[in-house]
Amino acid sequence: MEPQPKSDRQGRRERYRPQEIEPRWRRRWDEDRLYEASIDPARTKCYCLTMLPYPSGDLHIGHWYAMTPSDARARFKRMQGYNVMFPIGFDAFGLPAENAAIRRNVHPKEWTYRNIDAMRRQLRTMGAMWDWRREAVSSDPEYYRWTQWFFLKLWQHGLAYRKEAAVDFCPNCNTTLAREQVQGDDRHCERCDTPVVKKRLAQWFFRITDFAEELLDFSKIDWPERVRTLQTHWIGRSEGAEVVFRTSPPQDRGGRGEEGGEAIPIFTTRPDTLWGATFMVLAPEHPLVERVTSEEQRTAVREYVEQTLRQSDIQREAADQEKTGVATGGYAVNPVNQERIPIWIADYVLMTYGTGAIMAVPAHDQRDFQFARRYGLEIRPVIEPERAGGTERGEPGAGSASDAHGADGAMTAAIEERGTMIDSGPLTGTPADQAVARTVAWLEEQGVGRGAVSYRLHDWLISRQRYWGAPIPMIHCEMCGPQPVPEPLLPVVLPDDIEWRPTGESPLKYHPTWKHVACPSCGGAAERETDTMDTFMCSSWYQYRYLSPHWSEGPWDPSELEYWTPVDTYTGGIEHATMHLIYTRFFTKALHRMGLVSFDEPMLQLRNQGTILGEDSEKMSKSRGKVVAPDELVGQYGADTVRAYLMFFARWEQGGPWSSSGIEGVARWLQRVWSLVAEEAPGGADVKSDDERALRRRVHQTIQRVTRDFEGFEFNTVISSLMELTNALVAARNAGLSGSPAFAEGVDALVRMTAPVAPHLAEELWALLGRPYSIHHQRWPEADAEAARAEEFTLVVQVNGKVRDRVAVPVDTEEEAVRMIALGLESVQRHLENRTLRKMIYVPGRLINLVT
RNA sequence: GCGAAAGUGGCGGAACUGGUAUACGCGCUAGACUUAGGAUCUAGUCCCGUUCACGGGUUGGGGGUUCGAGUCCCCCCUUUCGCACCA
Repeated sequence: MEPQPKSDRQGRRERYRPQEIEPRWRRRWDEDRLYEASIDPARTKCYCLTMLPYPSGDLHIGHWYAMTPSDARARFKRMQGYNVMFPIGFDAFGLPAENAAIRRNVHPKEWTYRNIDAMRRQLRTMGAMWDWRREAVSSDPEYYRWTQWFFLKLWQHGLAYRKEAAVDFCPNCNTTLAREQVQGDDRHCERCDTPVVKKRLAQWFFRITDFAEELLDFSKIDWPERVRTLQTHWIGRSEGAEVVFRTSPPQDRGGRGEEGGEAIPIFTTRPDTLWGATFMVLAPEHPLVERVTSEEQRTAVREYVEQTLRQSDIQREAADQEKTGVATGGYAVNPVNQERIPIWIADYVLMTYGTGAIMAVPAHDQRDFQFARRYGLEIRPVIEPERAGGTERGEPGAGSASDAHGADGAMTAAIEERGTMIDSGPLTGTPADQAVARTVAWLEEQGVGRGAVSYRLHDWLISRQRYWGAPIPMIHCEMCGPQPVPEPLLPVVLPDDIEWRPTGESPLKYHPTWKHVACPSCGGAAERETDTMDTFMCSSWYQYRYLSPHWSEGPWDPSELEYWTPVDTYTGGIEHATMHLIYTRFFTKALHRMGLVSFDEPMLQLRNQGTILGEDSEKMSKSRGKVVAPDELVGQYGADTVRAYLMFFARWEQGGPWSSSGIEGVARWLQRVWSLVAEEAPGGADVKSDDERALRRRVHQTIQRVTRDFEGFEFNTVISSLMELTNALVAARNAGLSGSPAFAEGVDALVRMTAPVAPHLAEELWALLGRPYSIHHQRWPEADAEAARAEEFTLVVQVNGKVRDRVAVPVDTEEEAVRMIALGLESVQRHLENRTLRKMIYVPGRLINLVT
């Protein structure tokens, strides 16, 4: 006997077969170039952009989650009449290609381009409205030619420079990393989790710190609060003062007549505590350490420096680490009171922040306090905090100031709050609110310091000792120094014949011929820079290259740039908040400063999707085999169902756990939409005009809600509203309304509003309805406010705030009449017995609350 | 430690500006159509008491403002994420 076919399933497929519909329409759209977008001055443009993918070779559900709702919104915008640009491309340079090369002996180029082909095929199954003519691939020479060109522009404008610095180096990836790419307590590589090491290397940097203030200004862009906060913290602006301390010769050899030794500038946010500085601390790597160290301390200092350098290689517990340090034996003079104070070194002072040196005020800084306690250094209070409760008689009051003192009156913690300056020479008595400003003014008068701002943000280190990236277009000449590759010689093309050696240096360095060139300036023998650029450089400007990816006279066709930029809506993950999203802002601001673009923010609106978790609410990980494979889902349910479910299952900006049973509900919904349109309706009954008006109201209310929610990226409620409308239309059909104009209008609106969500299904239904191709050229339905207006509302009747009844009331009922209705209700009477009515609160159109 | 966000049925989640809490969907229960159903359709489904009528309770916990609080304010708890000695 033949195995019995699942007739039900087959029966269903005969009605709605996405597997048949979807490829057919996609082919047609491609043939008709339905999604190509062109400049049209008569229409308002809308540049919708999704973060470009890295061609890892396999499209995962996260890509679908990022891209298909973004596509739906771009489609919605297009139906609203905007001229929508929705491009796609690949961020194709990067380490995984090289790792694959090393592991599997495939050339990075081959691996990358094969992956791109595979991903293009997968991407097409989404049914998104990408204009593939605009596709850009960052590893194409026609692309990176301009990445290199921008490097030269930045260099010409002094925004790119080379310097030797202690940089973070990943010993596994064999390359330096930007600060943002080093993560966690153990300072590991974001890519491979290997703890990084410090290396001193001459590297290229971009002067992003020049733009710190501009980057802190978000007033021109609509970006999520979270991203703005992350970037603000990352930039880390602190106001304070820079004060110059000077080294002092040892006391016993004093009086050499020299005016104050070497300058040690420090940065402080608390200049008002300067008189409380009882010692100084330098970072162990500080350049002056050798010179201030006394003979007696030299050995101890060297040992400590070596130990900290080693320590940064090993795991370094940051939080409650005991503070350690060593006295250098040297002294400095505090410029505010000429006091001689000892200079220490300690690893709690970072070379990478401020000036790498601090004045230590143990009475008013907890870290300095701990250090002073440990090494028996003087603690001298110079701030008198305002006491809460105002007990002046020494009783232990409630203020936190007294919490800083133990039972014996000795300090147990630093007093970090503001207060009146005491024991501070000429500034003694200055009240808290003027302390900082007056001290800064005084420092400037005396010529020993000035007001200053410090940032946590560092210049962007872009050198990578890797092969698969855009070569830095510079030439090193012994005679002339670093010289730019002349523009006509761009791009500096990557050689294909490369040998793989896991050394710490770029494979380009070992190429027999590539690096040897003539100096463009003197013509003598010179060498190319063999480092390549951080791939974040490539992705900092891709939104402009998309507009004219094959333009060869410049990075973009000026007319395309003029029309489409800046990006109106950008979507992608929040994980790039302090990387890509800050780099691309910097890049655009630099372009603006260099006069290359007229705007200074790349993306006007940003929205982040959340992450999609496994069914167990854990992060999906390949290693645990808990990934959701989109290709399988598409095979089973069709792309439209997957799209709709991704929009429905959680708030998009929040994300959440995947549910394999949840998708069934969405599949059923599309099935019902299908049968609503495609199946024969039962014969018409007597249509009551009330029912028809009610249906119409429902339709127009739905249009209002769906429009509003699409606008606000609230995709889950877009779908639930469409489901409700579908249910209402099914009920109307079953009630015999299918012949009515209201029903036809409802079906029309439903199909249109479903088009951005389920583009293939909507196209098929549109054709079944006998309407002219294509649904995706139709206008979004307009809500008729009059039709949407309710005729009645449900009056909620409360007694003392508790709901006691609900009555349908015509909307135009006068307040007085509403009161009478409410008071006449038996359910209300029951609760008003033996009480006097004190107040009636009427919220028109909503409720009445009777208060006794 | 600092900063940000979030805690709503068995589950995913709704609730526009302080005004019907739990929309929509999953799951579950009952019924219909069926040889059968993990298909489809119909009805029900926050909790407690009650045959019903009806009554009481409920948005992490506690307090407050208000005629009225998931929503605003204060304190606490939990979770997630980011930063982590930033002077």
